[in-house]
Amino acid sequence: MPHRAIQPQNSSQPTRGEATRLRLLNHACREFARLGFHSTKVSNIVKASGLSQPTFYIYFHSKEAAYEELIQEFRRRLRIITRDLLIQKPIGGEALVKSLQHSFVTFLSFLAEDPDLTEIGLFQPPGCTDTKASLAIWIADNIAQEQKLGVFSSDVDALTIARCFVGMIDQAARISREEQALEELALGCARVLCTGIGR
Amino acid sequence: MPHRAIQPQNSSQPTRGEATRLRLLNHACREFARLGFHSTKVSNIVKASGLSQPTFYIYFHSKEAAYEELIQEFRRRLRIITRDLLIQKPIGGEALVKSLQHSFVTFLSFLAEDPDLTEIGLFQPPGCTDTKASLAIWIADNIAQEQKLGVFSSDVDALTIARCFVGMIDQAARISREEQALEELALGCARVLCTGIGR
Amino acid sequence: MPHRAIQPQNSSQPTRGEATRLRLLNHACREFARLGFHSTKVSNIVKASGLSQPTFYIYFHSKEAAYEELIQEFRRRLRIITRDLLIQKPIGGEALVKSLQHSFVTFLSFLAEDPDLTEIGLFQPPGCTDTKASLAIWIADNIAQEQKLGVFSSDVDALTIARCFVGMIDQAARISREEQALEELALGCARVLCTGIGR
Amino acid sequence: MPHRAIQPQNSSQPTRGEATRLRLLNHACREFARLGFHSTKVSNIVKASGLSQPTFYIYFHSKEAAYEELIQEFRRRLRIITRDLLIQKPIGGEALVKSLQHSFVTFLSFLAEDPDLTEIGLFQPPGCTDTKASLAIWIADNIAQEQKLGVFSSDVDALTIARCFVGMIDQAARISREEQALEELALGCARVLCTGIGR
DNA sequence: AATGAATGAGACTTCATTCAT
DNA sequence: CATGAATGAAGTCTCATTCAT
Repeated sequence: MPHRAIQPQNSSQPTRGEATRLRLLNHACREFARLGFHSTKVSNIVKASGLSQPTFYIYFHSKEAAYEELIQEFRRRLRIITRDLLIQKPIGGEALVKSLQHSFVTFLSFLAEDPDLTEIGLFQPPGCTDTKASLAIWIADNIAQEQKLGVFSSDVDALTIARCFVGMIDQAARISREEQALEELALGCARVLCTGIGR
Repeated sequence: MPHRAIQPQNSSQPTRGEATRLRLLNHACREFARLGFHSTKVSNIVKASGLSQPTFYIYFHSKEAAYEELIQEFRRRLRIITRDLLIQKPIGGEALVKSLQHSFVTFLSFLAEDPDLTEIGLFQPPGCTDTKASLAIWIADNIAQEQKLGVFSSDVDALTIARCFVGMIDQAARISREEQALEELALGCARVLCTGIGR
Repeated sequence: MPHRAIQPQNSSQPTRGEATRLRLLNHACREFARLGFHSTKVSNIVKASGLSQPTFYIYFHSKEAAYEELIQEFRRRLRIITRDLLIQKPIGGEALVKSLQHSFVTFLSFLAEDPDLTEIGLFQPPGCTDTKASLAIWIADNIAQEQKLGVFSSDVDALTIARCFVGMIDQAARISREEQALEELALGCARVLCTGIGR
Repeated sequence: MPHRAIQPQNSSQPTRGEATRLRLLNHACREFARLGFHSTKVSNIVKASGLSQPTFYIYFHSKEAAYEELIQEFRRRLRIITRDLLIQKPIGGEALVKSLQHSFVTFLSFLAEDPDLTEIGLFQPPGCTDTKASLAIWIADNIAQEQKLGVFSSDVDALTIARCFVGMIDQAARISREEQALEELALGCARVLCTGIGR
């Protein structure tokens, strides 16, 4: 799975300045992910980028601004992923489990694709709390529609379910890279969420 | 819900030094929770404690040592809570939901009881990851026994279920203080976990 | 060779306070010698003495005062040693070499007897400069008398010779404990000083 | 006698940074010499240099690193001086005295030329001990060759003689600046070393 | 577009020294 | 005679940020 670096937004040829900016942003991403906001030094980012400190401030108002930009980029991507996962047809039984598994796989693959950005957007405080709160709301949107469609039970309100979902993804994302086949992990989560663990 | 401060371990009358140490530890807890490790300054802790900076270093080897002590205290308490939640009789249906609700309520009450310590032990990195990993293992222990007892389905392995559980608690803990009645929230989580959301 | 600790001055039974004072002084001596004035902490001295910090200040006005006292004690002893080495009879040839050797041996033995105090009084600045300057003057006194007596040549003035003597002792003292038999070393120095190295 | 400041090593035009570094080094030299390592504060060095504290740490890893650099510079110079003083022709009598006088004058002039650096390299512990030990070895090298050449008696081994030499220089260096004409002092030392003080 | 050089502000930590008992 | 407890004062070092080129 290739590390998906931050890419230029517009598809045309980037100017030299834009290229420099992206280089800084990508190295900042790696450093912030490794060390967290406070322990990451601007001096390290620019060293890794082969640039000087003043150059950093040409492209970013402050260290915090660069960090914030990375968070926003992560959320933007996450929003898109979530939008595409709405279940539009009434299904049930094992097909529903498969469908939920697909959702988990999609999320976990996305999060594993750019682990540094995920670290920053999903795990590092204080932003991670807001990210998850937003994600829960987006997912709750989907679930509410799916409840209306009869896909899901309405015994529990959509937002609570969404939060459970987010919690599962959060824990799963912490381990999916290393310990367990992603598909299998996603299946476990899907089963728990779909049918529960009571007998 | 009263803020449960860090208390002296041995029940005898604390000396003046022990009292000072606890005062520092409690204020450190508040500050660390509010601002995180890096943004918390020793100067603020001692100011809040009405003491001078050197006094802090009489009782703690370093700022980090004090922080670490708080983390360990949180984990110690969490371990005890978890141990007491093992379900020992085979139950099912709505009784099982109630029992799971009780577990969630117990955890969430505990976490809400000392929100500052919870913030440090459960939400602040990098320690939070280890705390949750440990908690998942402890809970998995319980679940494995409960599966043997026939309380829970064995379709999904105990550790995966435990992680889902931890994820739910994690998300729920973030909101239980403010937005929703704790009992109701716990019931939602219990229902999801016990019976799932599929129809 | 026993480590000659600082001893009570008056031979009567020392009071408890005097004993404590001496304990502090002896441990201070060891620490100052090992680490130098600045790197020696009062806290270490009292810890080694099994006492508390305020106790130190009962017996010494300050850290510096204790250090100064050790220097003075060293100089006092050195003064006595020097006084006793005056050559009172006209001798020459190999007998003179032997006599000078005896002087060197006496000094070096004295310095090796209490290496910690020697370190403080003879090697640690800034006091060491004054100690050596005083020693040179005392020795010059002897030499001047010995020159009058015809023991030594008067080609070079007594003070210059005394300084050469002090320089030799200084260097020899640095190594006499470890590398070379003291007697032999002293003989070499005596020969150089007495007959020179020219052919 | 001009104070020989630390100079740039390469003869090309120094950059601004190099100039700053040298300014710091020279002021550090003065301060270390006056007050010793511990009592010298970085704040004083930079104040004297007209710079800010962080600038010091741009050019030196630590206060200790700057001090160490000065010691090494002193030893480097001392090594060169010593190498040039080897006596290569067999001489004796008054000519030998003159030659030894020249050696003393050379050493003492060198040491007086940059008294601050000398203070650091030759008189301040703990480095001074190593410096003198090295110097003794270098000089012993010379003396051994000179003994082979028949310039000096072989009654005493070269290293012992060298240590006597070092001791004399050490004592002489302490006073040559102030109290006595350097030439005369050197002559006294040369006479003692060459012909001894016995009659 | 980029950087060599510099700094203001401030954090952690240490230690000689003193109170109050 | 001795100490548990506390602190004023200070020092080293760091780092985000900026100026001048």
